[in-house]
Amino acid sequence: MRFSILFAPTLKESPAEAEIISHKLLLRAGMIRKVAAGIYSFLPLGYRTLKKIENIIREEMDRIGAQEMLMPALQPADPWKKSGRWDQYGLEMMRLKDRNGREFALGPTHEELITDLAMKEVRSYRQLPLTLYQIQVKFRDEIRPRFGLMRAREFIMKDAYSFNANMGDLTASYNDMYMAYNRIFSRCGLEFRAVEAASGLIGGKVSQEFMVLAEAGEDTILYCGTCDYAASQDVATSRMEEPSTEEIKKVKVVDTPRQKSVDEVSAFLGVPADKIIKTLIYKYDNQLIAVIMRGDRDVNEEKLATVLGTTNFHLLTGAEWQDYPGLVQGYVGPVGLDGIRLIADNEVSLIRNFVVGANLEDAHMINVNVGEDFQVEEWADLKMVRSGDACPRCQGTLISAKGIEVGHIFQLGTKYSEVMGATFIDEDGLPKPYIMGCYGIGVSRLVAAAIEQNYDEGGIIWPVSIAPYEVEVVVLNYDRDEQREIADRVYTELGKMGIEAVLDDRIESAGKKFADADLIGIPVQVVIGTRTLKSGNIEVKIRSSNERKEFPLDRAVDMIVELVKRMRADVGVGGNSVEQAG
RNA sequence: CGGGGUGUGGCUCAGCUUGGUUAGAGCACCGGUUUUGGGAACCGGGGGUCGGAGGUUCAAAUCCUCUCACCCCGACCA
Repeated sequence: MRFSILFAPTLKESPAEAEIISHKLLLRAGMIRKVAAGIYSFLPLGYRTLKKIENIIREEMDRIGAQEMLMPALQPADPWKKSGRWDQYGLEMMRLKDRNGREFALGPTHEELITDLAMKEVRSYRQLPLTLYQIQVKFRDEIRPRFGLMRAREFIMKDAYSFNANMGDLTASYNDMYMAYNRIFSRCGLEFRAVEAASGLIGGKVSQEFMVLAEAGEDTILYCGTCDYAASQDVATSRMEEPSTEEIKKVKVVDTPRQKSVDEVSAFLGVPADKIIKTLIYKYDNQLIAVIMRGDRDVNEEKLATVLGTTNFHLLTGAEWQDYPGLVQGYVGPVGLDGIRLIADNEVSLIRNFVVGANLEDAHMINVNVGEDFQVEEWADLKMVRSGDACPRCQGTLISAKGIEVGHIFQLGTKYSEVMGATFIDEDGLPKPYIMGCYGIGVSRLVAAAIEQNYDEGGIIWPVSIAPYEVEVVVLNYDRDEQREIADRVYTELGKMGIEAVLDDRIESAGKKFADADLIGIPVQVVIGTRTLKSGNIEVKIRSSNERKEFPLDRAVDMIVELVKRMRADVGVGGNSVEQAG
């Protein structure tokens, strides 16, 4: 491709709408343009990267025996009503009607359609296991689209679904996917971690997320510095500390005028925050629940949702306190808090002689103990685990990191097949629901994630496996015969050798060409200009390391080809890895 | 949806508080001359319903009302 005709409108300045680095650089490098909030067009360079990622995914899906297919983006309401998600999904599902008033949705995901298809076509255990996948546009009318491709409303997703006859086969399909995902993200040149995850609206019990580690990530993960434990903060647990061995003292009410928050009480009484127990009042289904937790901890509402069996709850708001005159805001405590369901975080059981609110204005209780001063019926792990907590699996310590969720795999079990009545005839002649798994990758999000991990002041630094082109030939004076002839020859020969090259043949200043080359981030820059040509050399710059070498003209093409091949091999793009797995 | 903010040429922004020439700058774009290894210099040029609608006024980018779009902070997720 010649730069002079390439549609890559680069920008010197970042559009004001872009906040994070990947969004800015995608816009500046002329790879995407916005059409509406959370909706983007991929320009030629961006589309090339997208297709590269798609192809890596295809190779690895095909390798584990998954079969590619394509389902429509526009889906009838019917299967969604069958699964019950037509009502559950809420406003995030973009709904519309056709001219006859029939209901449709732009698919936010495809479990319903695929299950419907399997139900109609797969009748016998002999046809299982079966794994199907597609790379399709998804539409989710996000509450708040943001950060460019990171959280778009329309986005490209690879979604795969496995149908199995039993749990053992599901585990096998799931493990194949797990391995394939590891290969995919490695081949994309990314630093990532697989973590235990919550399964949310999709459902199922076992699930793992693949997180690309990056500061701009919207998720927090915790991983052990010693063993391989890693979990999303939503579900992370930690090993409990040793219980206190203090003598139990006698409870006592003390004055704490105007001291409401944990910090205030801690300072006022001279008691560390981890010896204060806070009592949080939540409202759900028109009733109240009190959660008690160590004062220096936050409640993990994801965990609370699991315990309550609903996501429909919230901390009592300022106005709502008026409805419950028995509750003294800022001074609520578990002692004598009758008629309200009480749940205690497990950690509370470790502490003795702690401080709680006295349920009286301007007063707290000290030397309070579970069992002595109040009873706890319900215990649960409700705390938000944080960096520095003890690993639940070993003696190590947990570390927190920000991540971008680029993949999520689920063992669904029979969640969809059961409600939709999707069964096969098993060996014993009886109909049984399929045991299913589903496996997603945010393909367009991956484009952004790759940039979040690979950039510098100058622009993007593409891993060679997903770069729009592998080599950019920068000719400083294309209007001079010598340079033009050399550049054309190098460019053409690289193409013949199977190298994807772009030739910057524009009549522009050297500075602009260098700046654009760095911005767009092609891994290898070949610079042709008078300075090195004098000594019969051309210059090669490695974008990632900024390393510069001079190659003699007569051997330059071979040396560039060698260089690119080495770079490909470094991210596992050897091309010799396509043998079929069983 | 709640809270905060922004809409002025392709991009970044000034002007708005306190209404008053023909609405400005830098970058980008077009023509020319000179340049030519890190976003070149000079000369000339084109491009604006000031997001939209309504209102106040002798007069509105500027004040008021409504509306639309976009961005940021919270609840969702690949």
